[in-house]
Amino acid sequence: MAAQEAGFVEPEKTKRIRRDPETTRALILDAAERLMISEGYAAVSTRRIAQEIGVNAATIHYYYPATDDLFIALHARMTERSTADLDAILEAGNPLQALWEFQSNWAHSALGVEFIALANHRKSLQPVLAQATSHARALQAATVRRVAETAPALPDAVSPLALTTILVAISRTLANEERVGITTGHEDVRRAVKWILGTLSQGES
Amino acid sequence: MAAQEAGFVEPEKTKRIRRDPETTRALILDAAERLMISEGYAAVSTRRIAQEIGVNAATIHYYYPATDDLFIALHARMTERSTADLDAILEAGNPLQALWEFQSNWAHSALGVEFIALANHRKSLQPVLAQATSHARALQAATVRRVAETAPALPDAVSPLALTTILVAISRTLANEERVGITTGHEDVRRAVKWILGTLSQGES
DNA sequence: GTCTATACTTCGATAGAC
DNA sequence: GTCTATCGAAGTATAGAC
Repeated sequence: MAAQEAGFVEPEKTKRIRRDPETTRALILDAAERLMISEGYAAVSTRRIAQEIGVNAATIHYYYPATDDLFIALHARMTERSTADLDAILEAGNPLQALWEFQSNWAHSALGVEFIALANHRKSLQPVLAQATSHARALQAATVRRVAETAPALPDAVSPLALTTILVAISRTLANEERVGITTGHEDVRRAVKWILGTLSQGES
Repeated sequence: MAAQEAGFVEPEKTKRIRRDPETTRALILDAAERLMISEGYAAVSTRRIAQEIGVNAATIHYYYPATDDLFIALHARMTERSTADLDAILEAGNPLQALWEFQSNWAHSALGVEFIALANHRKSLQPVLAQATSHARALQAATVRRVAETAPALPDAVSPLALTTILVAISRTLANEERVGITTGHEDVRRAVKWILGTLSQGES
């Protein structure tokens, strides 16, 4: 598992360092994710990633032949992690509050927005995004529905799916705007959401 | 007018067409806006714009020396138009509903999201965006506040600024997602928003 | 598995002819 | 005001040596 360190260190020149493939894959995706969040999807390039993790640009293409492959892999990893976190939420004492806190995760929300923007630029990613989003949103809606059963405070016109989607919309917009220094109204929004979720949870035992 | 070549002359060559400067400026911004909405900010380049409107790429740089200048000009135009539309909303019979319909303007919302994503990539645009957004949001909040005076339905915890920001967040997210083919939950959200705004407007005469 | 080297593309930007 | 011509930087991607 561990990379075998070369016993004799020959400094200066670039060395060929053999790593565990999975380690390199993780390094690549980590760097891509970091770049995507901090500088936007347009900053994610094979050269840039290679530079970030100290490998040659061709290495990136060895693992992900086309750039689309890289983005798809990164999106898959993000989705997997989200689903795993969601399982924990389902077990929480106050799922509604937990769902909001989950969605309020800064990096997670920012990454989600960036992927939508990317999909608008790279049409091949659109079906991937659409399918994953539909699946994730249905899962979250199920969580809200479960809360709604015990708390009759949810109006008929506001479905669990609607509430879920609205929470996603709000958290993503806040995260996205704060990345570029926009904060007007954000405090007010957080207060409002907290109050609304509190009201909806009141009926719960 | 035609380029004079030695020997065999090809009159089919590109002509120099003089236009009114303001006309060309509008053509450039129109093309940039179209590209930004349909393919994302990364598709907006001087060469691409030039090709779209049938002029030489250098012409774009004549009007907007740096690409940042172009984006700033486009953003300024978008902001101006939004403000103008907002004035009309202030005069509407049901400002809340009008505000939502205004925000629901597909192209307008999509362009707004794209500018945030762009600002994350081009740091020099961040202060421009932050200032304009703060100003526009305050204007919209004033509209909501005016409605809240006559309709006591707005809970204390939900400030006019919060409601405004939430409406922006929702409409932008819907527009952004629909661009890439994501529609899960959107219908539910629109129904919920319509119901909520209707409830808030009930106290109004 | 990682590197060197290279081919091809697109972009921003500028100088100068018309 | 618009075009031609050109430079350099950065991107995707591939072939082949190690």
